[in-house]
Amino acid sequence: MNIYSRDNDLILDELCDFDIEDILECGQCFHYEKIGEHDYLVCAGQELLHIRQTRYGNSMGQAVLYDTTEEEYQRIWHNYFDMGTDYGHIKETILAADSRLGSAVAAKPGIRILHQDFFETLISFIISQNKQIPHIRQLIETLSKQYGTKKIKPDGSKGYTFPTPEQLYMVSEEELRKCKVGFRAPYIRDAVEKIYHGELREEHLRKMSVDEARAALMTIKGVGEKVSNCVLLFGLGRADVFPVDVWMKRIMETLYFKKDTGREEIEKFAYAHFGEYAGYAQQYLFYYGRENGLGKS
DNA sequence: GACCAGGGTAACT
DNA sequence: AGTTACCATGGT
Repeated sequence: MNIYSRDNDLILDELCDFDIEDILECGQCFHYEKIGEHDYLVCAGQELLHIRQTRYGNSMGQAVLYDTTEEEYQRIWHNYFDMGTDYGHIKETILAADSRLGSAVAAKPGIRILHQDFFETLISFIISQNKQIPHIRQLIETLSKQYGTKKIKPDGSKGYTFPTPEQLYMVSEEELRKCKVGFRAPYIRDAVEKIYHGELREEHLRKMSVDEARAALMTIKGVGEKVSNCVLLFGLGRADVFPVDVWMKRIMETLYFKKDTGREEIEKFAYAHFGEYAGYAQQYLFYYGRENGLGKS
């Protein structure tokens, strides 16, 4: 990859394993907006990014990060887009472990696991329970518009950042219910209070083992195995975690087990085969399975 | 109107 | 340890 500035924009050229559409729409992220054929507005924590990716030939082409300095890229987006990770090596490894991933990886070779903001990820996946992705996105947008911070970029694109713990702490359970989060309102309150009062700290969670961190997250009301696994994978950089939801269960049953299979057995299989790259394998499989309606009669 | 959605809890056996 | 009703809300 080549990085260089042009006017106020930053260009990432000769991209490898990078497709902004697949990255954003593969189900890991809920806070973005498609604003053009090749353009996306990404809200990540307290940052906003207008990014445009254009392909040439059969390569992944280049991305323009509008109104972005190289310093900002190195400080924020390099980590956010997981640019320090060698996806070629990951693909090789998980494909060698099990070739049935072949079509999933081939279908969406440009997926990356984002390093998303911890707090936003936690609240987002609490909201995700028993909801469809478009509706999750709608609720995240509502909360951001109501309680987040409005940001306007030099090129005129605007968006609302997800509220910080301090901003959400001021919001009562009743107000949350007015945002249509339903029975999740007390769950969100409990999460916000534990974060706000320092009962759970991101730095601590990052230092713990995965099992310790999961147990800590599950002390929050409304946070169980699946939500905490998503927070670990998408918000705490634990790439070896393999969240199993209703989709992954169906997908794994279709591709691997050919029969009704419990979550524990599915996880055991994933950790044995994909090891430290289980989270990546999960995301290729999830997106592939969902796009193809795998396991749905 | 029944059923399901990137689930979790509480109250049962 | 394993089932089951229920939780708000929106879509099919």
